[in-house]
This record gives sequence, C-alpha cells and structure tokens, in this order.
Amino acid sequence: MSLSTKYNPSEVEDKWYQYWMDQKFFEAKPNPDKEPYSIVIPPPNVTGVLHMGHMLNNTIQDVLVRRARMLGKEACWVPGTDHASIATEAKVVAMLRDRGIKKSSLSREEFLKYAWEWKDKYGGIILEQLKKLGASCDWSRTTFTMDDDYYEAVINVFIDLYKKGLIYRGLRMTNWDPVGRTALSDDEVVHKEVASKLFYIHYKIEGSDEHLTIATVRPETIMADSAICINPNDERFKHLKGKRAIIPLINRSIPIIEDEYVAMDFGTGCLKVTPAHDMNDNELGKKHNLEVIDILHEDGTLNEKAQILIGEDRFVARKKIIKLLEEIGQVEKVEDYTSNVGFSERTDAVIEPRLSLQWFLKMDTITKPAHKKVMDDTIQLIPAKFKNTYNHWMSNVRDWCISRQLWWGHRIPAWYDNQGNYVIAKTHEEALVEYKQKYPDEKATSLSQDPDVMDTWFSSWLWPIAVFDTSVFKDGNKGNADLNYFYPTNDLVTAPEILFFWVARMIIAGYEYRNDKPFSNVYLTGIVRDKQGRKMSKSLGNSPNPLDLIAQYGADAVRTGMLFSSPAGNDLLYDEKLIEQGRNFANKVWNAFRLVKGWETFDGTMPEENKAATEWFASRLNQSIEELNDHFTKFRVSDALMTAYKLIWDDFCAWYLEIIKPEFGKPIDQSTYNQTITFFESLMKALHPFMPFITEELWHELNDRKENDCIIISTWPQTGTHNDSLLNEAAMAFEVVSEIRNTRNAKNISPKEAVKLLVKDGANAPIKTFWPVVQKLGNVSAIEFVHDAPATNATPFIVRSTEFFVPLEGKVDVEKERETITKDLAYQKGFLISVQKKLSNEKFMNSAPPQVVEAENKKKADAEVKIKALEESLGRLD
RNA sequence: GGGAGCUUAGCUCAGCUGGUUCAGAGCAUCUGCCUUACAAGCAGAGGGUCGGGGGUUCGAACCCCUCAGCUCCCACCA
Repeated sequence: MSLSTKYNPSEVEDKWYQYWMDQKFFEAKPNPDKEPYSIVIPPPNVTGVLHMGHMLNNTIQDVLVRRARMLGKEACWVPGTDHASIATEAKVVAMLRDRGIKKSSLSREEFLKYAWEWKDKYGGIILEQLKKLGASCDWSRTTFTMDDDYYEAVINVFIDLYKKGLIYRGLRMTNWDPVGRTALSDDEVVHKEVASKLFYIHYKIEGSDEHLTIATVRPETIMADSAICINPNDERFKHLKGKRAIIPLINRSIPIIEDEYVAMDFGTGCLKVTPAHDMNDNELGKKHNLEVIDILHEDGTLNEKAQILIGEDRFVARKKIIKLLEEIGQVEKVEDYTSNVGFSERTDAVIEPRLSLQWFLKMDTITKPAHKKVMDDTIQLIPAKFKNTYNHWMSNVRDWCISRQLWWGHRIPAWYDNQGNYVIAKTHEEALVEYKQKYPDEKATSLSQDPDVMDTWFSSWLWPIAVFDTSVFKDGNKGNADLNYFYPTNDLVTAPEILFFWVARMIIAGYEYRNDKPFSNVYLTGIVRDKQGRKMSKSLGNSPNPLDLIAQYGADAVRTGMLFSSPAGNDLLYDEKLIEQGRNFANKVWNAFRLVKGWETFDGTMPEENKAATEWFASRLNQSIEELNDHFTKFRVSDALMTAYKLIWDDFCAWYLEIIKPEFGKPIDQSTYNQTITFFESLMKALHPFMPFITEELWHELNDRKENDCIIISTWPQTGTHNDSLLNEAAMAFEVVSEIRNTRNAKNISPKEAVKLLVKDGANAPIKTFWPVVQKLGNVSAIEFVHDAPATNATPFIVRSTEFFVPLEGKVDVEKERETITKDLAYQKGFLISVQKKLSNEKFMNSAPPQVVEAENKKKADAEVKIKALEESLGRLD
C-alpha cells in the first residue's frame, strides 16, 4: 500500500467488501446467547435505480446495523425488492411499446412472461449498487415480494381476511385512471392546481319558459346528471321546489331536489348532481335515491349512455359540448377558474371518479391496535412530530381499495361463474368445492378467476413478518425460529411520504398476524433536495449519480457527507461540498495514521507532557463515547457523526497528536506509542459505522491482526470514567495556548520564535500537570510564576481568572494597545454594573435558585479581577 | 376548508423542564502561514435585537397573544 498524502478509497473498498462477504460477517442467525437486532430494508422497486434518497436512507440503516453488530448483538439487515405492481407494469408496457408491442395484443400469460424477463434483467441492479455503498445486508435473505412463498402468503392473507369478514366486494366510487385503466387508492392520487374554466349553463324548467343556471367545470358530464340540487333555505329558488329541469342537448327531464349541502354563496347556488362522476354527488345521490348514469368508458371516452358524442375523449367532448350549447344559446358565460384536479401519481392522467366493482378491506376495527400503539409510544416515531400526522390519518381511515386492474402482481383469489356468483379460494379445484357448497343449486363446472391483482402495499405490509417466515400466514402456524428470534424488528428507516402507504399498514398487519409490533422505532428521513431546495428529479437533471460520486470520492466520503446535515425528519439540501467534507475527513484520518505509523520507538520514560496528554485523552475519549452513545439512543445520527468528527479532528489530531509528537526525526517512547495506537483503535471503532472502509483498512494497518480479526465484528468502545477536573484543566491550558498564539498573530511573532510566559500567582492556578503542555504547544521558553505584573511591556490576557503576560520588549505599539485595553475595560465595567444591578434586586435574590445567585456572584468577582488587571496594564503603558 | 410544523450567524441546523455549556456547531468568509502527518492542510479572527409587535416573569430563543412569511399532511364546493 502506498503512503501517499492522499487517501485512495478505490484501493481498499472493494477489497474489504469482498472480504466481509467471504467471511459471512453480514449473515445472522438466531443465537440464544446474543440479543437480536434486526432491520428490514424498505424494499426498493425492482425496476429502481439507486438515487440520492436511497443513499441517505440506506446509509442510516447501515450505520445502525454496524453499531448494533459491534455492540455484540446478532445484527440482521434483511434486503429485498418490491414488485411495485403499477410502477413496474407501466415500465414494462413502455418497454413493449418501444418494441412495437401493444399490451392489449398480448395475453395475460405472454405479458407476464415479458414482465418476469424484465424483472430478472433489471431487478437486482439496485441491490448491487447498495453493495458499493457498503451496505452490510444479509444477502442470503434477499426477498422479493413475488417470490413463490411470499406470493402464496399474500393470497393466504386475502383469504384469511375474507373469512374474517374484513374483505368485501363493492360498487364504489373510486379514483379511476383512464390511461392505466385501473382504480387507484386515494394515496396514489396527486392533487394539483389547474387553470380551468367555469361554465354557466342554462337548464330549462319543465313546463315553463324559465331557466336556471348551473356552474360547472365539467360540462361533458351533463348527460350523466340525475338531478339539480338547491338549498332549501334559498329564497331565490323557492318557486322551483318540486319542479323538474331539462338537460340541454339530450332533453332528459330530471328532478330539482333540495339539500343543505349546496352552498348558496358559491356559483349560482344551483348544483347539478352527477352521481356517476363525482364523489360528493355520489353521496348526495345515495341520500336522495338518484339514478346513477355512467357515461364513460374505461379509457375515458364517452359511451352510448351519453347519447351524443359517443366515443369522444372526455376532454374533446368538453370542448364540443360547449360549442353545441353555445349554438343553442344555453351558455350564459365562461369564467376563468382555478380548480384542484386529481392526477394519477404513475401515469399523470387526470383522475376520473368512477363507479366500479372493487375489493375493499374494512379498516375501522383492524386499525385499532395500530392506532393505539403509536399513540402510547410502544412504537416510536422519530421525530415525534409525525405522531400528530399519524393520529390524524388513523382517526379518519377509510376502507382500503385493494384491487387494481393490472396483471403484474398478486392475483385476487376470487372465482366467478357467469351469473355473478363468486367464491374465494386459492385454486380452481378448491374454488369448485367451495362453490358447490355455497351455491348448491348452481350447475357451473368451471369458474373464472378475477383478472385483477392486489395493491402493491397489500403485499409489502407483510414485509417485516414475511421476510423471516411466509408460512406463518397459514392457519395455526406459530412461526419459525427466525421469526420468533428477529421479530419484532428494532428500527425501520424510511421516508415520511410512505408513513401511511406502508408504515401504518405494516403496523396493522403486525398486530393482526403476530399480535405484536413490527418494529420499535420508525426513523423518518427527509427528502434529498438540491441546493435551491428543489426535489431531486430526473426531469430537472439535478440529481447526481450516486455511483459516480462513490467512484470519485469514495463510499465513506459519500456516507458521511450525506449524514453531516440530515437530522431525522429534516430535508437534506444536498451540496457536493458535503461530500468533499467527507472526503477531507477521510484524508485527515489517513494522515493521522501516516504520522503515527512513521514513528520509531524507544524504551524510555514518558515525558511529562505525554503523561498529561494520555491521561487527558483517555478521559476525553470516554466522555465523547458517552456522548456518542447518547446521540445514538436518541437517533441523532448527524450529531453522533459530528461528535466523532470533532473528537478525531480537534481533540485527537489538533491537540493530542501535537502534544505527543516528537521533534522531527526523533523516536517516541514506547508507552506513549502503545497508548496512542490503542486510542487510534478506539477512534476507528467509533467511526466504523459511518466510515466502514477506511476504518477496516487502518484497523489492519495499526496492528498485526489474526485472520478474521476485523473491525466490523470488533466490540464497540467501552465507556469508562472521565476525570472532569483533568478535562477542565486541559481545556484551560488549551485556552492559554490559543491566547499565546493569538498574541503571536497580533504581534507578528513567528511560531518558531520562543516566548516567555509569566503567570500571576501561577501556583494557585487550576493548571497543574498541563504546564509542560502549554510550554510545548505555545513554544514557550520558560514559564514563570510571579506575584506582580511585570514592569516591562507585556501583552496581558486573562484565562479563567488567572492573569498571564507575554513579555514583548520593543514590540508593543503603545497606542494600539491602549486602545484595545480601554475598549475592553469599558465593556467589563458595563458588564459589572449589570451584574451588580441584578444582585441588588431584592426580587431576584428572593426568587432565584442559589446556584444562579452564586453564578452571578462569580461573574461579579471575575469582572472585578479583570477590571483591576486592565487598569494596571493601562497604568504600565503610561 | 381542517390539521401539524417551521422562522436562531452568509448556508445547513443544535439549543432537553424559562436561570453556567445561553446565544452554539459544522460549513462558508477574512487574516497570517508551502511549519519535517495532512494546502483535501495549520494557526488566528470576525459575524446573530434568536421573523415583527405585544404580554407574563426578578429573569424569555424557550411560556401566552397577535401579525407576517414558509413547509408538510388531510379533505376536495360544483
């Protein structure tokens, strides 16, 4: 290995990843002697390609898993992929289209063959990419939501819930995607503000010359109208009660009904009721027993019930209808209007509310435990603010439409005869048996299976259970060893946008099928955005390619870069500078290693300053590890990283190594050296979850290791006691060193030129063992304890009530000095007055706790010392 | 329309029950340094009326009211 001044990640990363795999370090199995720790990956879509969001999400998971492993737990991170029915089907359809094949020209079997080919070709890419990131997943457990056994589990769950009476088939208003020709769940619909027009249309009153005006943005639906609705309290329309109106163009007569639902102050105060094509109208229609007239085909074109413009697309029909109405003079006016329109998340088609036969899961009772267990913190959401959102959703759940008019997915196990009778069964044979029992009078000898598949989330909600054991969904199965050991899992790391799609439903399934939570903590990451705060997307081209970043900066750098600024729940404003910072940090660690490994050792006694330094750093290390652990238990991953970063960069490199560093070319004493290696090893351990590769590499370089002795399976640093007075002493000594350096800077004295340091009443100062450290780092020729300020010119400074002087004969600019001292003096006097004021305030003295009063007294004393010292220095200048 | 949250240094964010970690961190900036681990670096420095206004309190970044701006979730009045 070369010892260049730059760390080269590409030389080490693949090597170690392969080694960890060969040694099966990522693999976990039930071990009664160890505490289990498990995470299930949020399965990316099979068709997915690694993006920055995955990078952030999976880095966090890997950090948690690696630390758990080092804490001696049996750490299991289960990877896998989701079949993502609608997203994948859309991609396969597009791929076929490019090849000139239309989905409609294929049989279901032919289409599925293409889909599986596609899956086999592209399905594993994303998992391979995760390996580059260093993800320590147990790859032997890789699961796909359409693996045979998983598929069967999903079917079993459908049948089970059907038997429990929780799944039903119903004619319901659903969000219809005319392009995908499928129903969508509410969550798959994205609402957007759209500039549209509000059309005011005349409807004649039957048996009169009068007309009323209704306002609508969707005039193409007038042929589906079942009524006109007015508010019963609306004086303007009192005379219309009980009358009927005529739909223009098709001249159909419809009743005028009354309902307080109608807003009198909106539009014209008259509402056309179209139960087949509007959610609210549908509710209204049910209430008033109105006819449902569906005038649309599945693809959004008008059907024969529309009577006119049959076969025209709904948006074409909209324009034509208006033209026709204008021709007969029944358009009063047209206004610009912004309306909120629903779009399909996948196909971007405008959603058409439409009645169709769908399968639903009743949500009212099954969600109860899931609701409660998050509210009482049995399952913790991080950050906790998401509890509110969760609560709101769970309090207002609606039944879950679980059928999708697609082919790629788990096919609904419903079997029909041609009379509309159906049974639920796994196979055709079982269905026939069931059928004969349920419909003894029917004669059908073959049944046809429902062509639809289930919503993707109806399979992924079983994920935390199914990845360990799919057979558990069969009646009476108690679960295998894996499931009983690893379930409930510990942490789930995912994005807030799928809190309901997925997280909530996993919790529901967990309680339904295991009577236990699926995980204890849900860490919600933010969205990765670009510098301007825009979401990263392909169309904007603002997303870097993660693999290029890894190739350029190294996986460790990318991992830390992403974590530097991403507290839970906060969006990450991605800037390549962050990755650079990560790379620079790796380089810093690398160079610290180069320094230490370059030393020759000798058997001699430890110098005073090394003794102080090693004792101090041992304490500092313990203190930081404690802090690090605290951050981890609170899932403050960025803070944990920052603690390790500062411990290494500031405490270890900037202070500790500088103290013990021998003069150029000289050897270092053996005990300091050994101690330093031990420290270095602890630092690498603490850093390992964040930067697995460089730490593994240095772990092996720092010491001779036996086969298998890897940092990935080493033990997390223990926390010992820390000597607080020593930490305090060191902090003060470092302040003194900084002041000396500051003086040098201000007075233009080279670091190479030694200075003297005078300490007033130094024997009483808190610094005891650290004087040699001050001497070395400040390049001080001699430290003298004095009782009075020096007679000669000297730059004074005060650190923690102790006065210091750096004698500087002939180097002092008297005027400048006087100016700075006068300024400081004025500030200190003002400060003293404010403190005195506080202390003479009776109410403050009576109600403030003693520590606070004491602190104020100390502030006062300090200020007095400082003022006296400053006045003396001023006097000396004259 | 309903709900939640945010606003602290140029940027990204900490700041736990109001008082010694109280105005912080990292990055960026500025000034010196090619010092024999590291210029992907070293040393030092500057920078904030804690969104505006009001109130409670001996004391407010923190509690209350109000105004302004931003974000997210839910619902979807034609």
